[in-house]
Amino acid sequence: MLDKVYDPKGIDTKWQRIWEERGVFTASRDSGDSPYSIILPPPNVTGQLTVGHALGTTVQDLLCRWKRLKGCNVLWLPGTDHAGIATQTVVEKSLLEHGIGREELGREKFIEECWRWKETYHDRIVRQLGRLGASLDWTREVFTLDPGVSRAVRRVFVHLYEKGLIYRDRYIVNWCPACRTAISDEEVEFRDHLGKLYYIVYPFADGGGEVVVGTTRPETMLGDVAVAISPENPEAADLEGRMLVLPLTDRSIPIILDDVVDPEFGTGFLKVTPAHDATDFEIGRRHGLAPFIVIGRDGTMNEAAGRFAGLTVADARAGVLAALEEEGLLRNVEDYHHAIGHHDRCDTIVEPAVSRQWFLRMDSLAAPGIEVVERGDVTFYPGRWKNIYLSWMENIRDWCISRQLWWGHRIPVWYCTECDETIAAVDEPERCTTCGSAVLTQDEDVLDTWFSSWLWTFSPMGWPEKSRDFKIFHPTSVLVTGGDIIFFWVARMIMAALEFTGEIPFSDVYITGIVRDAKGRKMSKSLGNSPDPIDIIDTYGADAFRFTLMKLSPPGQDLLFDESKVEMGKHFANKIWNAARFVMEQPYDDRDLFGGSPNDDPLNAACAALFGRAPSAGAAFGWEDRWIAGELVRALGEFERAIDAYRIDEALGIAYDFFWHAYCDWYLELSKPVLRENGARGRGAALTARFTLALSMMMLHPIMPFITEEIWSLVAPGAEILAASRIPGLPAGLVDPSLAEQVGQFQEIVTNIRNLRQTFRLPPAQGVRVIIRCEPGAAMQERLERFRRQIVHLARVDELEIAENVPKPAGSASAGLTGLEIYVPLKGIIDIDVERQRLRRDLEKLSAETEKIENRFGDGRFLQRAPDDVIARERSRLEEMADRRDRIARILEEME
RNA sequence: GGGAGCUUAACUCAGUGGUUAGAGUGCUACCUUCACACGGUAGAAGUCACAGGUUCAAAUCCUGUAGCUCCCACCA
Repeated sequence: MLDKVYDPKGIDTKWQRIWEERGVFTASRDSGDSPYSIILPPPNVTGQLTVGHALGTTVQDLLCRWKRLKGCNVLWLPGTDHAGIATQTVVEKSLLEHGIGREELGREKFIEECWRWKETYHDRIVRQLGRLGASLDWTREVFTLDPGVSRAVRRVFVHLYEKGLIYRDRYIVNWCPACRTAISDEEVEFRDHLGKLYYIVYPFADGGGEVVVGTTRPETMLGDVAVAISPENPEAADLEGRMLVLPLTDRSIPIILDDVVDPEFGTGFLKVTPAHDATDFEIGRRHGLAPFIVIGRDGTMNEAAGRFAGLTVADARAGVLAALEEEGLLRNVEDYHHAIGHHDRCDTIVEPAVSRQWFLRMDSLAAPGIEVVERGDVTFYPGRWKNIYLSWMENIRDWCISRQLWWGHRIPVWYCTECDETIAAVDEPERCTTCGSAVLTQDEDVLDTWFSSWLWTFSPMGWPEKSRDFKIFHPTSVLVTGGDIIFFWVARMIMAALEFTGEIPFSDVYITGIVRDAKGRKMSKSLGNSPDPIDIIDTYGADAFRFTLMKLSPPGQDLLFDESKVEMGKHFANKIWNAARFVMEQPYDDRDLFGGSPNDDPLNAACAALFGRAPSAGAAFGWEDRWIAGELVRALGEFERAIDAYRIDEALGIAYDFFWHAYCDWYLELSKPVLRENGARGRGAALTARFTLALSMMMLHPIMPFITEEIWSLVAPGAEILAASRIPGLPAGLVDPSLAEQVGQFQEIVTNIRNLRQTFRLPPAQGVRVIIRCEPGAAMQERLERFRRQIVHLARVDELEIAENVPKPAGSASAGLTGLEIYVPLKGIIDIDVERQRLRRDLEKLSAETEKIENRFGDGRFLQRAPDDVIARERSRLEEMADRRDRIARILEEME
């Protein structure tokens, strides 16, 4: 039996253990079921999971569990990422706290430390995923530095090298002075900054006058090699080639012409510093001007900076400005808004620097990646991400793939010390391929972390071997991730899969929203505003957390998360628990409910299909039973449609509304008196209550796996556990639209009577007499007779009179529905004037609405142009409202 | 500079041409009725940012304006 109070903690851990023991999430290598696969975006081993991870993970788990219920062979592949820069940084920091520097420790020992760190956080992440209920196939877990995937990385490198797409170049790259490594363009985060624009005088070398350049970085003038002007400058012909004295130095630099200069900007004179500015570097290349480096790798000025050597960039700037001022060469300073690049991992200002790095040529890889998305082979949800992806791919730039780190995949390139040959190889070569020398040294750098991640749909499946897993599960079904890594990862995975497997990596890309705090700030470690999902799960339960995350995050919409919102999920879980308790505590046992022989009744057949046992011959179903079963089947259909469209929030709304508002509010309330009778109808109701509960658990299981599994084990004892079950095929004919409509009318009658009771403040205990006058004709009367008992019960009516022509009692509260008039005689209790006013208000509302529609009809164009079904609907609506209006008017008349 | 998204009840958000615009929370009144007060019943609450336009019909489509958020860009 279920405990009186719902306590998720024990239930969660119990089922987590059972699932694991039973191995229900291990994908099959020899099943004929249609495959469904998702790769978990591998979390970084630097830390713990955030609420954002919980969101993405829950989406994936929900899809996987749903597909299992639908009979698919599901593979959800877990893995973790070594996260080069991030991990190296945290390990370095923690070593420094013990006074140990990376250099003194040495490369090998340092990497050992990183592995230790990885183990600790890996285990923590696995625990977190488990608590969340993630149905991952741990038998296939991978880490980005595992031997298999490492080998795949080297193969890919060598393949691209041999194809001529990977090259080494001395080029200007984004350099992080704090991490002491190059980073890619994507890792630079631009932020607006209020700085200054400094105007500096450069005198002509021949003494005749001067030019003025504008710059935001005066300290870089020490590395200037030219001043550029636009060829459109009217004086271009005269100025080109003239020499300028570079202030504070003993160098002279020429004036050159370059198209990149905007003649309208500043003075029209651009100082050219190829060593410290990307644009300037390109200008330098075009004009054969070598970079003059004045800032070192650590972000301080070097020897070439002369008297400023050793200063930080900031100090050098102050020094240069003071010196210029002294010499009268600082013409002007103005405020200036511009964007400054920061390293996204450590927030340090990025210093463009010239260094020797490995690059991957991207354009030929991008072309097929553009094609598959344009053709619709890969679809983004929501669709607007398609354009973001395409515009990036169409303007793609070469990828700087080398990092000056120790933690990562070492670049598989060796240099011959004898003949300088460069050898790229999957396995370490013993001898130089050219001169045969055995003295080879491997490149010191490692690869960008994303160079292993971009192979993630296939490298964990044993590629390049054509493994069973690869054959069955590649391409994967859907990728679920945040929009922030669409360039880092999604786009690159598409390119890699096409290049190396000839297949798309996934057909759908579901982009989740970003989780922010209640104030709209992005959750981040530095702000300390991201709660640990484990704490939330401890307080509210995993199911409540999952439900809330899914319900509150429509696709692509950011989620302002606040722990108190999880109350919603907790309330729902509690509701489910108590409803289940009610159903399971009814005094009927299996012998009462099962053991008959199967028959053609759809509800009977549905119960047999779900429970594997035919209902007892002594159980009889009522209209409530057929109605709720039909509602559930309808809800299931809508639920599935919503999931297939990745409208998870909508799917949850459907399940929630069904369970709470149809099943609990109406069905269980309707069943109570029937259940108490303990006869054939009672058995039918008990059976239906169980059937609907059990099938609801199937629908809710992907969202709330723990509580549904617990309830399932009681409502379907002996059956397969839910996580390993399939939704049975259900007989046609369970949905009866005519019955649904009649029940809708019934609900309206009950609500109206309740409304009358409340309006006149009748205490709940006080019974009332209700008279329903209905339009002539047997159908309506019969229908009301059929509902009589339930109306009496739910509206707390003592005596219900139903007839075509019952007299309206004096002093009564009334409501006019379509085809019906409801009277509650309240002589002496109600204030007739209050009642009259209430009815007049109703009447006014109706009249206003009727008028609106009549105007529509009055305008001939509506009849001409609107589609027939709309006209028909409006017409019947008009009739219905006219009917109601007449009825209320008549009631009012009778009051006089 | 280019682009995208958002603006709907007190709050957080659904709703993309066709009934009287919905939910959760909060609020009001009544109810501890033998599943649930993490509950029930009934209710109040919205010029759908603003201004034009298209249409028989606009929260929904178009144009513009304002505010907020984000992305991209060789803003010296």
